[in-house]
Amino acid sequence: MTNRASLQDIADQLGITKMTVSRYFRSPEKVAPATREKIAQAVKHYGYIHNRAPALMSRALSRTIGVVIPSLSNQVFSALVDGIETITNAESFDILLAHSGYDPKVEERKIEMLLSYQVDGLILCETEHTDRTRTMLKQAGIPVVECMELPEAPIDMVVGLDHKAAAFNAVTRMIASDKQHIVYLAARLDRRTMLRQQGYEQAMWEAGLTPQTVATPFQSSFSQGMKLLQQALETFDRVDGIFCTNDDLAVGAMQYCKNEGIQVPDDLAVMGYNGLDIGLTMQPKLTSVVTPRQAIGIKSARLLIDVINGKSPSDKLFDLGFSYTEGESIS
Amino acid sequence: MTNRASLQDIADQLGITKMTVSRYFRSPEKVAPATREKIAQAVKHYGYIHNRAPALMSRALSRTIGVVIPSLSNQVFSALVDGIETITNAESFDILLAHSGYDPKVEERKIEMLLSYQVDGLILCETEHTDRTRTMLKQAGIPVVECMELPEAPIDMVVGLDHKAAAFNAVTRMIASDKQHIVYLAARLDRRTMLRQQGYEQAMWEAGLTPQTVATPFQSSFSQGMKLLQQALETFDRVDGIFCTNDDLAVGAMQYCKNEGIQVPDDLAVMGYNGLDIGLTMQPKLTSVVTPRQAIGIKSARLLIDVINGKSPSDKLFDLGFSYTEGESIS
DNA sequence: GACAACTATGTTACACGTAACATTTTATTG
DNA sequence: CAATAAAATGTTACGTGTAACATAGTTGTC
Repeated sequence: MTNRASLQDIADQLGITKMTVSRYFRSPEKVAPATREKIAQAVKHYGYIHNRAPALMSRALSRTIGVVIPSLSNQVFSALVDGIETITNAESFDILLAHSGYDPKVEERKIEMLLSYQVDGLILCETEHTDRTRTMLKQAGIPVVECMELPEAPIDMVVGLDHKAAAFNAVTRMIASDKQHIVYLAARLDRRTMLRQQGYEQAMWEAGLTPQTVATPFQSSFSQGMKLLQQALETFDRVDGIFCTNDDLAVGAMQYCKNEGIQVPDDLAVMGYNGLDIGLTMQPKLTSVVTPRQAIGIKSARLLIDVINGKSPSDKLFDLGFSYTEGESIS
Repeated sequence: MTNRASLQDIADQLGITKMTVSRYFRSPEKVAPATREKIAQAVKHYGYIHNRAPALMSRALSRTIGVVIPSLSNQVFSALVDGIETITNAESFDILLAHSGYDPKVEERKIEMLLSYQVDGLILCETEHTDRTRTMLKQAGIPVVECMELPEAPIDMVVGLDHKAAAFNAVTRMIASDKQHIVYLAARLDRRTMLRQQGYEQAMWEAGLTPQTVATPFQSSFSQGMKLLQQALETFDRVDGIFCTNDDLAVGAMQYCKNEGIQVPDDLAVMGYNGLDIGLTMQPKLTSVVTPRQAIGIKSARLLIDVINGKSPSDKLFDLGFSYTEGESIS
């Protein structure tokens, strides 16, 4: 922390005021070309780095939005952030990123940190929040987008898809291909996992079938997928299909089939969720529900920035639907 | 936004000064219990959220460090960040996270953003930087840790491992198990990929063997692993081993072996890199070089915070070595 | 050449938590 | 209970970019 150059230092050097230097950065067209040139040189010479602390102190916009994702190792959220940055880059907003590890308590801490940096808006990927989080967000008075899911008690705006409907659709499709004893494989029992379970159960009941679930509270992983399938086969009779709460589990389960000589989809149909790359490397290719995560990111950021800029949104809830990978793991 | 409550608002309400309220947050033990209680209530009532902008303006520490990771969907970096947060949580530092997509230009922009927030230190995961990045960091005068790798031209401090040595060791091990025609599979041709190639080549030459590489500039993925192995088998004769620049490629390649009836490790030995969970779900289990990423995160944060707190480090370079998964994909 | 319209730059005030120092209040002790 | 130490609270000043308004300088037009 040696004393970094300030606008004043540059201004002094050139015998002008810091206001002109400030303008050079914020609206260069308002500075005379000759002055501009001089300032450019001085800026380079001093290695001036913009300091946004004073701007944060005024009530002005920080032109920064906070993004809280649950995990730093999940393609779903990296695609989401890519989508967000498409928009923020174009609108010259910055994003501050934080991750919650799927824990509402951690989310609360991270949101508090982001608010302390005076972000102009927030994008959250979870819909389960602590009471304090809800209070803070209300007090903060900034626009919030909850994304990925359609929460029952939205804080503000929502961009996502109906996971229950997607699961219902997927399982109905499996049943239509003549599978009867479909088991739901679940890990990390978060809200989205539960919603998919509800969709699964509804599809089973409506077809006159009995839902059967194996679940683990642990983080989902390939090895969990193997274990859960093994457990399903030991626990239930005549299992002929599995609906997996995500592709990690599905791929692990398909590995298990390979190792045990179980034919997919004839002996066992496998349906994944999210449509990650790895599913397409399997033989047969994994059929999986595709969530439009990049589109969700784009829409979320667009919406948020529009509201920050004072527009009123046409709607507060956007359901972006789902599709399927071209897989072969259900018949 | 709307006027959020300030310390002054709370102080006015209670007929005390904002200084006391400030102390309540920063060192509550210096505030009388009765006052503490009153402040706690007022804080809750107003929903006060700390505003760090003024503190950033003074020369005080921001107690925040910036972390730039290349990717948001790679377990290597999520483990690294976990390690970092072990320390930052204990020391009540915050982290601001940014991701560069492996692009030095993007890294430059993100570092500039982090510096504009007056971070007290930076942890970077890449060692290739633009000239402007190097200049900025020099001017900024804050401690910097480059991690994961041991760069030739370190900016400041380094915590990592020698990827060339690790690759050399891994390939030597494969050769010792009687493999002769080992091919290097590479994707996303970044520095670490190159370093591993050098280690691979050195091991091959020293054993009197000829290095053979197939590479793609695309992002590594399971499907790339399949493609690259296929390409290797078409291009080179008598291939009996592959050394993969990461586990994604290795797992894709092992899938390919399964699909094609190639026996691992007898027909083909497979060595991965990073030691991710998925490797252990394979049959046989993938043998892989384990990088101590969590330990690197811990050491990096520890070192950085010590320097921020004015200690001088015992050393500027820490090599944390490597190990292997207990795999069966090399004999 | 006088006035309008515009361009370029300057002036002033502000945002708000906190370090450093000063003062008041309470506790302790011989 | 006075004297001193310790605890609790108060006072003052500070940092730095920018909005809003003010002024000086320039160009254009009839």
